[in-house]
Amino acid sequence: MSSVQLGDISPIEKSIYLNQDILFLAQFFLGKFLISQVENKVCITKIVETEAYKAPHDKGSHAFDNKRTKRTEIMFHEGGVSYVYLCYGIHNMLNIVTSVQDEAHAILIRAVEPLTGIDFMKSRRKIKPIKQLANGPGKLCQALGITREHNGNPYYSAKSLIWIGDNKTISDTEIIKSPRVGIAYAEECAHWPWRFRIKDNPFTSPPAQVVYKFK
DNA sequence: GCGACGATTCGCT
DNA sequence: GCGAATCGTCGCG
Repeated sequence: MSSVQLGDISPIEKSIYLNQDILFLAQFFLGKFLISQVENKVCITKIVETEAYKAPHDKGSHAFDNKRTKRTEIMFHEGGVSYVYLCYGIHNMLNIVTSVQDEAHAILIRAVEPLTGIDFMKSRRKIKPIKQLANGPGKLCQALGITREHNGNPYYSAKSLIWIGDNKTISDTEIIKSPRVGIAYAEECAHWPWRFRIKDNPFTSPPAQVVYKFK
């Protein structure tokens, strides 16, 4: 059985989230624990894939050009809270807001590896194969019961419904860097290698490669 | 008020 | 590989 236990995990402290280097943080969070306690169902997972979204200059970011709207407002919050939004009217997407107040940096969690609470995740997803439970941004939210109601959730407290626990850092040589997924509209920004995956981890999301045509 | 669209997923051809 | 699902958000006026 799984050797991971909730009592052995400590939250990553708030100060880490204030780091203004989002490319560092997006890689730092690889391998860390993402814990959901939604509906009193404890699920422990490991983050295996992330993407960085860095306003104001990133055309792929919802907060491009520091656009402040009701939806993006949480991205301007001080780092350490969640940004959850609905995509295509169906799927919730989970982000980690980072950096200092008024600097809208967000890290999209694209895939996690299920460790405990797997039966809860199977039940929410209505599928059996463990590899497909959370290998995509919409899938992991469904598996962990995460919705827009959890927007603004603090990650640095073990009392939160969703929080992030410390674990050993993945070395640079074990990280695959490639262009981000689903943002062809972002023009030159679409090519930036801001998608990060743990090498050889079977729980990362498709597509294996993203190819954007030049305009 | 209205229309267009999306940081995706799934099922079917 | 392709298209539908499905609805909150945003820009326009």
